[in-house]
Amino acid sequence: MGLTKTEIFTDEQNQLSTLLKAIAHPARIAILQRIIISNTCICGDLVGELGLAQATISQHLKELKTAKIIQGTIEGVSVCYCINPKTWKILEEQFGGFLGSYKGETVCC
Amino acid sequence: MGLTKTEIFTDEQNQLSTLLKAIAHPARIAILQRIIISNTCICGDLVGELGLAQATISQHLKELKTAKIIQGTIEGVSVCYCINPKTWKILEEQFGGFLGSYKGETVCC
DNA sequence: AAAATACATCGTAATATTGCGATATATAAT
DNA sequence: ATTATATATCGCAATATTACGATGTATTTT
Repeated sequence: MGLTKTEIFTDEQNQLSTLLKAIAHPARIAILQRIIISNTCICGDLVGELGLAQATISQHLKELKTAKIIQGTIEGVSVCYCINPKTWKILEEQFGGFLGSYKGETVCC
Repeated sequence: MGLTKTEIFTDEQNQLSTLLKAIAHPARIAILQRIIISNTCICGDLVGELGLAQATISQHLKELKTAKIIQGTIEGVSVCYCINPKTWKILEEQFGGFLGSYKGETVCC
């Protein structure tokens, strides 16, 4: 196979895993950190700062955009990317709830 | 290629992406939720509850164990799995810091 | 209009992930 | 000792991800 059986899981489980999967790559974490620090970011900046080819960075940006974690608008010749606040909020709520549901009271193993 | 260039990223970026990647699958989220609710969990329970084969669930458990997100001890014939509190704490700190670094003040795009 | 700039997309190769049947291993019960 | 129970591991097929050179597209400058 090689195909996740999404139909047997809840919408919440699928949504959370999709968001986390989009973030779970060091390059995409670096990109998001850069956007957060600068508030904004342009593909060309990242090409200079990270050690990846332009095509690769564009592809990572696309994945983050597809997951609606970032959004981009054309700004002349370049494209301005920034965090999508709605999705970020969903992420904070969903994953915050998930992380917080473990209280760490009783360790057994 | 097909191989992540970990050497060009920071240890923090690599560690966080490894942890998130281990969690970023609906089956593994379901497994973790089950462990958190019950405090403990056994492979056989999951086979009955999730709609996946025993071999598949065992493999997911192994991935969570390799990432040190859960730990397991042999309990007679079965194996008792539970959350690894140390890693959970790291996750809360690292990802909490990451999520919290975006303040959402100035939206631009 | 032509050249330059900034991204996106295509195509491809290497590697990783997902899922499962079959089989191995290890403890418990008979 | 044999059988049953519970997991782990192997091997495989299907699909997904990662990375990048080459090329396409769209805007800006000349």
